[in-house]
Amino acid sequence: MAHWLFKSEPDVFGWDDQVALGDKGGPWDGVRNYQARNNMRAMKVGETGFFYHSRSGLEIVGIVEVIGEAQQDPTTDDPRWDCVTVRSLRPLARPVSLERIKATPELSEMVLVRNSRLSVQPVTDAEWQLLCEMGGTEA
DNA sequence: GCCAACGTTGGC
DNA sequence: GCCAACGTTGGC
Repeated sequence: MAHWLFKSEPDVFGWDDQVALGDKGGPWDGVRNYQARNNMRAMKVGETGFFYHSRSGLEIVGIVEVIGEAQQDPTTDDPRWDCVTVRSLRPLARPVSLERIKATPELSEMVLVRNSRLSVQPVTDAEWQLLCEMGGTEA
């Protein structure tokens, strides 16, 4: 199963907001970037991803699960834009900061480091394992 | 708040 | 189809 990373500005929609949606989760809407959209189209129900706080916070704070595959983004009529549905699974015992990620050689190829502007991105199995260890949670 | 990096738009 | 202008993202 593939793994992912979702970015959101905590001032706009943070981990606490995701948790507040409960098990029913909510649409990861508002994405207007083809690469990010294509990543969402590749997602399957049951796959997991990190929840990252961009702009402020700058750390991975939790793990979400994809519970609905890509469908029309409800925030636009433009048929180009899809979104998946995600729910929170669990927080990281210890959030992993971008600073630590950058200081970790094994994580230097992460999209988060290489292309900081992509808001929905893939995470390799190796990266997932290591980040879960660093965050103090099961993979 | 600034600005570099990046993606998109639109005139030619 | 090129590329300059523009808008947005996100680290700092």
